[in-house]
Amino acid sequence: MQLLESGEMYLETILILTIRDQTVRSIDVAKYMGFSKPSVSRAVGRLKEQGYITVDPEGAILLTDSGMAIAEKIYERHRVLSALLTRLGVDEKTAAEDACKIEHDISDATFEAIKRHVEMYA
Amino acid sequence: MQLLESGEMYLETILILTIRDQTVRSIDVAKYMGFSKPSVSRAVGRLKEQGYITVDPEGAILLTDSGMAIAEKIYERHRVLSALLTRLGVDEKTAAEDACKIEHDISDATFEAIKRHVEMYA
DNA sequence: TCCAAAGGTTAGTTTTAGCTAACCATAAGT
DNA sequence: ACTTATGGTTAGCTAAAACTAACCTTTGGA
Repeated sequence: MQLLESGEMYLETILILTIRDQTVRSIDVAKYMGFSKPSVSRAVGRLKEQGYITVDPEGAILLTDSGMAIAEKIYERHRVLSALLTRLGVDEKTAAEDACKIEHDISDATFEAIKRHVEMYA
Repeated sequence: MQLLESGEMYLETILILTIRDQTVRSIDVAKYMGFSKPSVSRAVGRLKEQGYITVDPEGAILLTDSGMAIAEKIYERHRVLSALLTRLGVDEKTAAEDACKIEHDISDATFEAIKRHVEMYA
């Protein structure tokens, strides 16, 4: 039962909203991602079952250690890829959009190689 | 009715096999991609309907102009991305696999930026 | 007190894209 | 001539992940 792209996106979003607003509920995720409440409700249920998040009685979503590890990994990829593309001359919006897709697709080996390259020219 | 990632993969594969073997049938695509005959049969039917390929009476698949345009675009992306990753130190197999996913995801703007960058250090 | 809004869930639908099982047609071998 | 292999198709299944419609619960305002 491994995590797919959509699950990674939810975890990343939960991290981003936690940083921004301290607290995150399903409805906040739905608004941020532009998805319907039921879609997020299902996804949150799935992530909870899989042990990536917990939801307290007030509906606040918290990342577990394993969830946080994934969220941070994806979010780092997002930042590095986004920065790289921007530096190559891609406009910020497009860079963010493309980073958002690439971040889920690449292997660890490829990301580490890209990161090394980026840091070399930083 | 626009083309999705899977359609792009089929067109790219058809191009690769055309280059390699001169002629391509559904069964060849199935073997190359590791998909079942019915899966490829459906995909071929869809691509035919959409005008990206034609199939002659002997079952040979031919790319139309629009199909060739997409196939070549994706194949170029594959080559450029693959070469880039390899140059950054990623092993060939991983580079090819990751290129295969990235190639469908990125915008034209991003690809052009990457290509410029690659050529600068070529 | 009662009604409405907010947040969440349940149920059922859709699309994409794979699969197996089963079938058809043609060609080839013995 | 019969059987088998090859290539292709049809039908029906599955899984992921979105959707809408409809519902429940809690809370807050008039």
